[in-house]
Amino acid sequence: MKEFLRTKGFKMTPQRELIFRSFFELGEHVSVDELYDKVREIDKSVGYSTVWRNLKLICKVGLAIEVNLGDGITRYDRVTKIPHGHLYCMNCKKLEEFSVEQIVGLLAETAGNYKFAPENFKIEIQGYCVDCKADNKVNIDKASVTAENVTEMKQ
Amino acid sequence: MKEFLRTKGFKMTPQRELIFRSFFELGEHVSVDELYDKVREIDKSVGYSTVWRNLKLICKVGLAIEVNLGDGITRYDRVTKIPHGHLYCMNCKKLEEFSVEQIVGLLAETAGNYKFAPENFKIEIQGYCVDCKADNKVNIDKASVTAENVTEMKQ
DNA sequence: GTTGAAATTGAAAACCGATTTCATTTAGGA
DNA sequence: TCCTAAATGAAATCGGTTTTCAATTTCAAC
Ligand SMILES: [Mn+2]
Ligand SMILES: [Mn+2]
Ligand SMILES: [Zn+2]
Ligand SMILES: [Zn+2]
Repeated sequence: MKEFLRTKGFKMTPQRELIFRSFFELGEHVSVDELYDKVREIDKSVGYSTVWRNLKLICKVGLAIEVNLGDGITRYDRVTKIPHGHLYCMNCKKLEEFSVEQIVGLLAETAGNYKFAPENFKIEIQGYCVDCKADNKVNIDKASVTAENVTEMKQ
Repeated sequence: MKEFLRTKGFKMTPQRELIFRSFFELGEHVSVDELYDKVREIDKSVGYSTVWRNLKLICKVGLAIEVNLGDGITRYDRVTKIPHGHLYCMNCKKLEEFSVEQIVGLLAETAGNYKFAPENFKIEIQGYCVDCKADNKVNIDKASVTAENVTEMKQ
């Protein structure tokens, strides 16, 4: 790892090593705060900005990507060999992964049609998980929209 | 429209009418600031928070959904009869839409497998558009990641 | 081993879009 | 017309992200 970073012009430090290791132990969808807490369990002297900067570095060297789910918190997801999508429960915020090999194929094709150079694909299903659905805690009182409403509105 | 809102318990006001109309004139991927400016062209007395609140209302009644592309700015996208995905250029921030009927089918199926109640699907391709690719302005010096790096890191 | 330039760190401040507060005004049913 | 709930505008606040800056540390070159 040290070698790997040095070839990119980055130096290795005790903090960095701890942060990198902790990140991969946490594994999925890690927020700055979560990683900060994890790191602090071992070394209380590590600063928040150092954790933040190293999370950015992990992305820069291609080991993770940022994930934004609209709850205002940026999470960092390790890069997996096989791409995956996310099932995001809008009630309990739980996140599940599912495989998207077939879909990515279609998307790559689409990108080609638009002469677009894809860097990565984001595939998310937002909704409510089994538990939340069952608990009936979800109050979906969204107005029933009709084509007329929209048309009317548009003029 | 007034009728439509009243049945939901909302009142109609001059500001609201102007904001709603302006939103649908702008059409796609509207940010609060953009809408605020557009509204202000016609009525300088309308406040920012009123624009913001009405954008939220437009979502609540199901006429738009929030879109977060990771650039820190929330955009509001009108709801379309046929679902669409987004091609997002990480360089010039341009946004193009493409149809995703087939993909949504697969996603609905996936949701079913997880007993998940989907509310909406987010399908994005992040990368670089033709122009930015051609201009060679894009400096992709992302480290070439190998499986070994990751494995090594993980232990 | 010593040295020095460049990278890294930690604390604090700055940033900035999103959201809330609150006093005042307004809509619309009774 | 009257009354109450909803809506508004300005300003303050919130909270996650990013930058600043002085001090420290790494590591390649001697
Ligand atoms: Mn994931
Ligand atoms: Mn769109
Ligand atoms: Zn849930
Ligand atoms: Zn572009």
